[in-house]
Parts: sequence; C-alpha cells; structure tokens
Amino acid sequence: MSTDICALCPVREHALCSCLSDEERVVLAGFCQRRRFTAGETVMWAGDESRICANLQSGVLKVVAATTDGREQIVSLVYPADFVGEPYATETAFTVTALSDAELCTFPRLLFERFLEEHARIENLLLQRTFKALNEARARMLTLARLSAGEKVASLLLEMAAQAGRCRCQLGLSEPVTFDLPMTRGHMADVLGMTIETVSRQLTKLKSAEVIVLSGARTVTIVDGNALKGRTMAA
Amino acid sequence: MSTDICALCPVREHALCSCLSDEERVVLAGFCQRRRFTAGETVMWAGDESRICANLQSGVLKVVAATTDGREQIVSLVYPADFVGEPYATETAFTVTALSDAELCTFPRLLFERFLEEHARIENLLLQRTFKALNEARARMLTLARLSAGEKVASLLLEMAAQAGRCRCQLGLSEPVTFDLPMTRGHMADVLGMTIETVSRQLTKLKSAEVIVLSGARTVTIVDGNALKGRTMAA
DNA sequence: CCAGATCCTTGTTTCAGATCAAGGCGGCCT
DNA sequence: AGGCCGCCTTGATCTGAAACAAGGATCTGG
Repeated sequence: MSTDICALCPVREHALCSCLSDEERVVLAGFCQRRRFTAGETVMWAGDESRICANLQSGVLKVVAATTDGREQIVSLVYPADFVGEPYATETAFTVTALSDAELCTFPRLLFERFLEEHARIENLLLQRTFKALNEARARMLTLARLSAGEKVASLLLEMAAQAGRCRCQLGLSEPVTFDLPMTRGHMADVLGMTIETVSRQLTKLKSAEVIVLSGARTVTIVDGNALKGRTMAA
Repeated sequence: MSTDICALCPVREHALCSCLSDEERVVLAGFCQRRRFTAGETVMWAGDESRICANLQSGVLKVVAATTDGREQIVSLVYPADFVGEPYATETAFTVTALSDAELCTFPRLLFERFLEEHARIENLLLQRTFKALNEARARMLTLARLSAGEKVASLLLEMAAQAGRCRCQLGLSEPVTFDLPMTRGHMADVLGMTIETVSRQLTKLKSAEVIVLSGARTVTIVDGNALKGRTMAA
C-alpha cells in the first residue's frame, strides 16, 4: 500500500478532486506530480503544446493575454483550489505565471482527459466550474469596457477583500476589514486594463475620502465598505 | 412511431446533439421545444430563474452584461449551432436577446442537466465548447482593454468575415471578400466597448484607406485583407 | 408617395486617463 | 551604515475617444 500523497494537501476539501471517492482519488494521485514555482516563474507559455492541467495548492497565479507588440492583460487570477490548464486544447492559449511562490498538483493532459471521461462526477464538477469561470470572465468584460477608473479600483478592492476573507469568514460592509493586497499596483493595473499611475491615484482618492486606510503600500483597511460599494456601479 | 423533429433541423450536423446516436437524440428531442423570437425580443433576463438551455437553429443572439445604471456590454454573440443558457445555475447571469429573428431548440434546464449526466459524450462535448467560449471571452478581454479603436474595428471585421464565410468556404486575405454585417453600428459599438460615432469614423477611415468598400451601410467588401490584418495588433 | 422612425455619418468640443517626468519610500545586500 | 533596486506617489502635459450636435440616408407602414 502506497502512502497517500493527498493526505497533506491543503486544498483537499476544495479542489476538483474533493468530489472523488478515496479509491478514485488514489488513481488520480497515481499520475499527479507536485511542482513548485517561485514568484515570477512561468507555468505555461501561450503557444506551447498543452501538456498539463493542474490544481493550485498554494500561492496565486495570473493568466495573461498579450498582443504581438507586448501589451498585456491579465484575464484571470488563479487562487488555491482553482483548476488551471486547457484540457482538449492542443495548444495553450494564454501564458500562466506565478504571482507569488506557488505549489501545483499537475497532471499530464491526456491522462487527465481520460480520467475525466471515466469519472463522470469530476467531469461534471469541472463543467460547472468552467461555466463559473466563463461568467466571471464575462462580468470582467463589462468592468474593462464600461467602468470608470474609480469604479474599477473600487470593484477590485471589494473582490480582493472577499477573496482574502474566504479563509477567515468575514461578514460585511459595515465593519472595517483589514487585509493585505495580494499583488502590486502594476498587477492591479494589468487586471483592470489601466496604468499603474491611475491605479495609484484612485487609491489615493479613496484614502483622502476616508473610505480606506493604507498602512504601507500593501496593507489596506476598508473603513467604509458601503461607500466603497457605492463607488462600484456594476450590477 | 413519432415523427423525427430533428430531421429538418438546419444545424443538425453542427449542434451539440450531433454527437448523439439516433436513439439518444430521440430521447433528447422528447423534451425539446422549438421557439421563435423576433428581432429585439429577449430570450432570458439576467436575474431570472435559469429555466432553459437551448441550441440556436437560426439567427443571431447577443448576451449582454449591464451595470445598474444602464451601461451595457455585449459579452458574446451566439450564432447558429451554438449552445446558449446556464446549466447548473439557479439564476441567469446575463440577458440574452435576439439580434435578428431567431429559432431556438429549447430544453428545460433540469431535464437537460439530467440528460447530460446520463450521456457522457454530450457532456464532454459541452465541456469542450465551454472551454472554447472561455478562451474567446478572455481573448476579447484583451481586445476591450488594450486595443485602440482602429484595432478593435479591424478585428471585429475579420471576425465577422470569418463567421460569414463559415457556410460558404472562403480562403483568405488575398482575394476580396464581400459579406453583410450581421449587426448595426450600435451593436458593433456594444461589442467593442465604444460608441457608435467612433465605430463609424473608424469604418470611414478604412474606406478612405481603400482597405474596405462600403456598399450601403451594411454590405462590406474587404479589399485588402492583409492590410486589415495589419491593423489588428492582437496576437 | 409621403411621414416618421431608425440608422448612419460628420463636425466640434470636452475630458478621463495615458504618457512623460521626477522624486520618495522601504527592503535587501554587502 | 550605505547604496542599490523595485515599487509607489505625485505633478504636468498630451491625446484618443466620448459627448454633444446637426444633418443625411434608408427603411417602414399607411
């Protein structure tokens, strides 16, 4: 009997594989490979052959679309327990890079696809998650195309606060919430389709309006969540 | 023995159900309902209960995200043979509206979900298509956030030409291609995240540069496909 | 064939955000 | 400590696209 590689997995309860029985999980674990990436390292390059899929165990990744002349847009942020990769694609469409140090549980794409086909429950769960990702991408299209700089930054702050609060469990807009931004101003700009300078100015504006407090560049306290929400005009 | 409702289906070979055996298809047809919508009519409203999924048989639909104060963004165009709807969601996230008169083959969501679970092949195909839709959404995020007005219009023209050429089969950028725009300037603006006026000006600019010819507002000839491609700086 | 409603084009003005430019922190290494 | 480097802020200027405005073209139904 082999040791159970999943026993210590930090996202065991939340990743795709949480829907599997112990027996099924052992089969999947049979061809997984854990890999670590340091901040800034790239997990897969757009245009390369699509060889792996993975569950993120820790850290944060960015999925980036780029023009030929070098303009970039972060099209998705990948958090622990999220799935990343492109099953059924021969070629990787977007570059995936670690924003912080990260640990991934990777699977060879073809073996993973076969596993999906033989295990309906996990395939179904992946389908649901993919629909969810699609809805998120579409919601962000509205943000990118139609919100003002101020609205964009307010939205992202609320989103990051929600993400930070996922582990702890925070309620709401009424009480102040403090958390650390998981990314630089530059990355925020890349997510929101704007420049570093504009992001910085909008944060300063929120600070002046006493909606947030910045304690050092990376630590934010949302003082008035309702006011912040009010600066978000997206549905 | 019942008559075969699918026999005359114009997208029989291309819709999701093309992967089914005749027997399976009959089961699915057993709970499908054909519905027609006239141009401008809404198929489903954001926020409503998610009750149906559908295959589009003819016409074009738009999927729209909107802010509370009325700004709108078209997040997807649905063409014949495409799937539309949100399985596994209790609530519809985006409004879907007919851009032209359209015919849909609709299924009650819960029955469709059960059918998916019992027919792995179609579920797998839906998964693949959803990944494809996700990639398209992400590619469009780059367009929305980082391309100039001119680049956006050039990209959309090429995309629409490709879509128009799907039925016929056109090769390339070298020879002139003529087709009818499937939407108004206003809809193009809603897709690209810009205003009607700017779309119009960019088309005029392409016309002046003799890259395209406009014969009436809706008929376009791409005279110099390579030049048009050159004005697209996206990957 | 006319009246009204869309839809489209073009001109002018305005403005939000990009770009250019110049420091100011703060962490990290030697 | 000191110096370097990456990140952040702030200011000044510029510019592309929005907003505003005014017709012209095309379609529709009576």
